Amino acid sequence: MQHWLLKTEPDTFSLADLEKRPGQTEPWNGVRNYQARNFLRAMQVGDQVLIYHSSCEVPGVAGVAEVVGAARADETQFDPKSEFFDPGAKRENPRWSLVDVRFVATFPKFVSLTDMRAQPALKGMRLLSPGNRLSVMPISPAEFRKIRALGGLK
DNA sequence: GCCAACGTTGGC
DNA sequence: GCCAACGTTGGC
Repeated sequence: MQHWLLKTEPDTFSLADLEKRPGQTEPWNGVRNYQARNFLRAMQVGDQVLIYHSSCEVPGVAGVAEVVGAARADETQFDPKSEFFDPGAKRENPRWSLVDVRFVATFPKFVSLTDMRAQPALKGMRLLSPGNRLSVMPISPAEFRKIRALGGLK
């Protein structure tokens, strides 16, 4: 089993929104970066995911979700009305993928970016490197456990 | 709103 | 294939 971190802007779609979805499940669409896409394609059902809130008052990790559907074509790439439409995407060979993600838990304590920066154990995290813009990234099991513990989950 | 970092685009 | 220009991300 692998661990990942997914970024989302909570004003657009938050962990609380995921919790309210039917089946508490959502297709994680709109990823339009090749490196992030390749990580999505490497995900497997059962993988654990940290949900990170970005571009908001207090950026940080809100809680945990899990992968319930492996990578498949992101239909929004073919939809001219979608903000994620990609005129270069071909049906025969879809350019962009998504995974289906299901809500697991909201942290009793929100783990802010500042909290994480204060942890020596998290020093090496890609999320914390300056100018990091990747919206999907792998997390080591130790980092995952550490952040979950900071969030107040066992 | 500013600005640094980074990915993408496009001219050559 | 290089690289400058440009657009976007995202913290502050």
